[in-house]
Amino acid sequence: MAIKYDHIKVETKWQAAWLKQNIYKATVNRSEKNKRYVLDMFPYPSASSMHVGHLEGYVGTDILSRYLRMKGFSVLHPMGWDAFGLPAENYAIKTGIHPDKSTHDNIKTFKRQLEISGMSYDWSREIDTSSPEFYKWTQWLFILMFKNGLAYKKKSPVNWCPKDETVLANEQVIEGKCERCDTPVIQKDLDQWFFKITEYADRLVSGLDGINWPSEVKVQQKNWIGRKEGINITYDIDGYSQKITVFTTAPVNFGASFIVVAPEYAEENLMTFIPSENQKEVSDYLKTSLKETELERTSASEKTGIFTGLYAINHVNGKKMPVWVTDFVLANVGTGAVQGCPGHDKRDFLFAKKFGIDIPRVIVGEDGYDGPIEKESQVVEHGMKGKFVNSDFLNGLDFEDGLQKTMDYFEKKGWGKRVVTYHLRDWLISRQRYWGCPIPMIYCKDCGWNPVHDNDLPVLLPSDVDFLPHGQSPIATSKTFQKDVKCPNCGKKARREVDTMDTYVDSSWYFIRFTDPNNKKEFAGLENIKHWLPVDDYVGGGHVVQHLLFARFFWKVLYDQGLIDKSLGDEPFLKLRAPGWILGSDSRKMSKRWGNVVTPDDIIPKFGADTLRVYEMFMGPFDVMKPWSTSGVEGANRFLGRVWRLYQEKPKAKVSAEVLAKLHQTIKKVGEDIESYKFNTAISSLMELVNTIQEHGADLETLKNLALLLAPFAPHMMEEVWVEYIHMTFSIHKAQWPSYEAKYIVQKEVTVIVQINGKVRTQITLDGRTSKIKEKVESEARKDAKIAKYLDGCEIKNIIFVSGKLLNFVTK
RNA sequence: GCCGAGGUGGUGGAAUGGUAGACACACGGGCCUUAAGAGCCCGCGAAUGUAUAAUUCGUGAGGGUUCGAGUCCCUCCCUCGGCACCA
Repeated sequence: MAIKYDHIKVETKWQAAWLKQNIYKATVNRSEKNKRYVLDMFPYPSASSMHVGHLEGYVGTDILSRYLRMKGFSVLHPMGWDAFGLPAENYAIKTGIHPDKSTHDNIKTFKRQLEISGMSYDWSREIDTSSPEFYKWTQWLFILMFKNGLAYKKKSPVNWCPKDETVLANEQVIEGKCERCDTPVIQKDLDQWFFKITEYADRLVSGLDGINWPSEVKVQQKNWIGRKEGINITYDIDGYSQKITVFTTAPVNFGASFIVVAPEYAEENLMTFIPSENQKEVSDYLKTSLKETELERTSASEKTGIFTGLYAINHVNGKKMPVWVTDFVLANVGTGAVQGCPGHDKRDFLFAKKFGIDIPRVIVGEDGYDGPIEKESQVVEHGMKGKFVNSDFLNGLDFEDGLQKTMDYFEKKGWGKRVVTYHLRDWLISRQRYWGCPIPMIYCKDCGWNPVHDNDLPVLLPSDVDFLPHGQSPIATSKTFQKDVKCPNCGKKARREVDTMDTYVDSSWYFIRFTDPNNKKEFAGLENIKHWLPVDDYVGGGHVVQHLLFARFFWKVLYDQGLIDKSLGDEPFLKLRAPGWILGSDSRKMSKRWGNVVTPDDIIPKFGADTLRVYEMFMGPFDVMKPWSTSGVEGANRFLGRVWRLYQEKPKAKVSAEVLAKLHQTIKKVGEDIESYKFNTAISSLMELVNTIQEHGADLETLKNLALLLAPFAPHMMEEVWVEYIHMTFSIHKAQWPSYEAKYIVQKEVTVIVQINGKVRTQITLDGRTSKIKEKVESEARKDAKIAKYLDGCEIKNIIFVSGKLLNFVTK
């Protein structure tokens, strides 16, 4: 008599048993070389609970981890909390509830949701970035940066979000707006801490070549770093001793007819000697343009600018080039000054045309037209094909060759110097916010900034603060924080830094801490690092530039410091996969606003975690966007119901060759598919196997193997079947993954398709051996009435044979 | 504008250059049941055709390579994602 599957009872029973017996504990086995570190990007425990979209990646890595353990790998699969962050603090401002409390309430919810989903994390390694045990080492790493000249404090224009009242890293400004609250960012001159990530720019580019990451992520990182080779050219200013230096990647110098500089450049370098008749106009222009936000400046459709009254002398022809100020030149790109080559740059063309500046032609494009350049479409830009004209010693050279020759010539003459520039800026890590890791630095009037001594770490986050933002860190309002602070150098009264660190600092090294989470003496022990790292499989979405770039930077610093064994290489994440978003059933992004959010708590009580897991993986390819479907969940549930019923009947004594072949094909396919994150096709092949077994019946051995194959996907039901129905010892998740045998896969009977001129006309069934012999297959095919009819009266030109698969008659 | 990923039934999707649409969902029909539910069986790209047999068309559009193209090459269109007055 079949017993109905009670998913609530079964799932809670086994979850408790797994936890009690600690079966997912990652154990270091130093003799074993076959370790795998399978990591999810740890979540920020937000107030709105986890939904099925977040779970997608976690289910994928869980299946992979379970599979690898069964394959005999020693697997590290941990989970933790990116617990510091702005939302908890904003919530505190609104409600008065301390971020520590709300964050830890949220963590409880997240953890419960992961547990009821049947995740096989090693919870003994749980990490919380807001705990002093963790952030002590975040501070220690900051000091390491400082001691190695990689952390510095500097007054400079920085991105300021007026709503969150804090500075932001460049990486946190999206289209001129704050990544969190969409408020347009303004520039402020502030004294802030930076990490010198630019020092690693080249290695952050080159390291990408050797790692297995989605190409779009690599491309985006490369674009963000924005490495550009060009030349800095220094010009004399007519009538003055001062000079002006421009950066260009395409020195089309015979075609240069003006210079444009950023407002910031003009303010800093030119204002003092601009002719008096131009002074007022220029300073008016600077006033308006410097006040604008980056967003306002970049979204202006018309080019604006003002002539400074100054001229630079073009080295190659002695011509006077007017110097203009314009807000389309960005102060932090290159030198903040650009030479205008309007014939060969569309933006320069629009500017020259508007202000009536010369537009000389020095390149002829592929169309051969060499007349005056009057329309934007006639501009031949760098990157297009073309040859130099009107350029003295460059005439006749190809575009690119001519540029190189120009640069050689300029360097020889001492007029310019080749340089490499980057879009990447140093990482601004100061935040004028409370809920983050305090920066462990002390300022002394005499000794300047000094790090807190190691044995005084951690610098604890004070709790007596006023959360309301006042344009400085809330920590400044603490009465205790500055009490008895002395200079670590001279011992005189001093004061602590009151800013906290960007939370991306925490997530830049948490994956290292997982290898040795309870170490009280080191951020992580060398041996543990060496055993587990680098991360073999890293799964998570978003953070394509920020987190992944910062974490790579940290790793490289630690690698250079010898804190990471050289044998591990200088990239931390060998393989990266990003799960696709799950959309609501209305095909919109899951959001409270649309009321289309589905959480594990909506699905698990009704269908069980196994159904949720199988459905999420079956929906479609792991890395593409896909909409949620409630009827799809029911389908997954039906499938597991069919599986369950297979174990309610007495197994057959013998298994048919057909089922055996299917089983071994499935063993092969499921293993390969899991390794390559093709969970959807792994499940469909398991469905095929179940359909075959349902039709033909199976013996106990086959049913055992089916349970093993399904165990990573539906861990609870398969444990129940394993222990209670086929009476194997606990736990199936410690059992060995089945191996397939080629001899069973070879089928006795093979279907060969017969084509005439590439069109399938019939198929013939032959035994395995005959199907591999061309002559035999051909004679069999000719016997077929239909084929004979087609071939009647035709001249056969050729016969194509694919062994065991296909025969194609090519006729005239 | 540049870069990247895509475009296959009513839907999600599957296909080392070799039977396009596996596996599911939805839908239609049937069995079982007092009934409902669950379960089981059958059908399901389009067209012609006799519910059969068979044939033709069909993977965004158009060309090409090949005995054979969803898959490779060229041109174009569309969708999504990222970047963008970057010199």
